[in-house]
Amino acid sequence: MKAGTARPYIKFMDMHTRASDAGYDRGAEWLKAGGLRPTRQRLVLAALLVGDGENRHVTAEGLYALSSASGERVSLATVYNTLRAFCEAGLMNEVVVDGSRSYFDTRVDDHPHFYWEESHALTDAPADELEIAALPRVPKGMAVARVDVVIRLRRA
Amino acid sequence: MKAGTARPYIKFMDMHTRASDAGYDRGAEWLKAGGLRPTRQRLVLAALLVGDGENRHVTAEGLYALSSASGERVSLATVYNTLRAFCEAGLMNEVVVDGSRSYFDTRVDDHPHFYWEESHALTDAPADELEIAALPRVPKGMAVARVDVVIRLRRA
DNA sequence: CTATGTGCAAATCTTTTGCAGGCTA
DNA sequence: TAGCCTGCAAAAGATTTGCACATAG
Repeated sequence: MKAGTARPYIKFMDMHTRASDAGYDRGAEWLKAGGLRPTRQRLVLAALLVGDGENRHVTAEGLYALSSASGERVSLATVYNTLRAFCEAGLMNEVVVDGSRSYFDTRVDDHPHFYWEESHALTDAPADELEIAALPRVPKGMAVARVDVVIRLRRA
Repeated sequence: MKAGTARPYIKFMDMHTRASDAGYDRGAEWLKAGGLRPTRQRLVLAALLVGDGENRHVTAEGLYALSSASGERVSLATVYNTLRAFCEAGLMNEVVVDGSRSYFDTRVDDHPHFYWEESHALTDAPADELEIAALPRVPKGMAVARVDVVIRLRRA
């Protein structure tokens, strides 16, 4: 690969090519879509999050571990700040399923989740298989911002 | 009122009658149902939680504030430990809606909640008005422990 | 060049825990 | 009396923040 006019800010890629070009390109586009500056740290995290086109559910610690394992240095504080920035830019959503940790989801539409109580993992549940026939009448003057559905799983 | 054989451990009530007798009696029964010893602190918190027969949603800090306002001294650590004990005894349920705080609900069956994003308040949503026609197929070897439905509200 | 973003350490906030003393059964 | 509870302070985690330096536009 080569650096070029197409990805002017991905300088560090010239030195450490350890993830796919496509992954970084996807991350770069994703950042652009959110109106965020493509800094080295953000590109690293973005590539880890959306580089393969799959939806991902991470905790700050988890993403920090991933980035460290990839050989790129990103401080834990920056991981926190960056995840927060991604959420504010509408690129991710915070999902609350466990009081002790925050989970961040790269899929931003309203959809149900499976929470694996044993492993503390969070995964998407097929949205088309959930049918809510009736929702409680919303209190006067209020609107529904979002409906969170978390299906908690335990070993059968 | 008078202390008697019916409520042998509610000694402190003879000195500070500030909540209704019925409230304390309900609290005492509630504790007994959970197999928990009726200590002064637990009776105070129980009366605040179920004394009027209504369901209640509290945070540890919130309940601590309530108990302090009622004139009874209960340490914050004890409020935390006690709420935890109530949950383990099956008297309450922890509801996760806000990553920064834990909410505890005196209603223990599986039912939907309204979360008022602006005020950070949690209330019950009428369970009979929610109809889930289809739930995503559960992964092999897993069982549904619980389905949490949180309807997040914002001002219309 | 200027506004943003980053790193580090310290600060915050919520919740838990260790231990000595108190109280229920 | 024996074991469960409580209070306090300290510990433990998770997340945020202040500030000096680095970097994108």
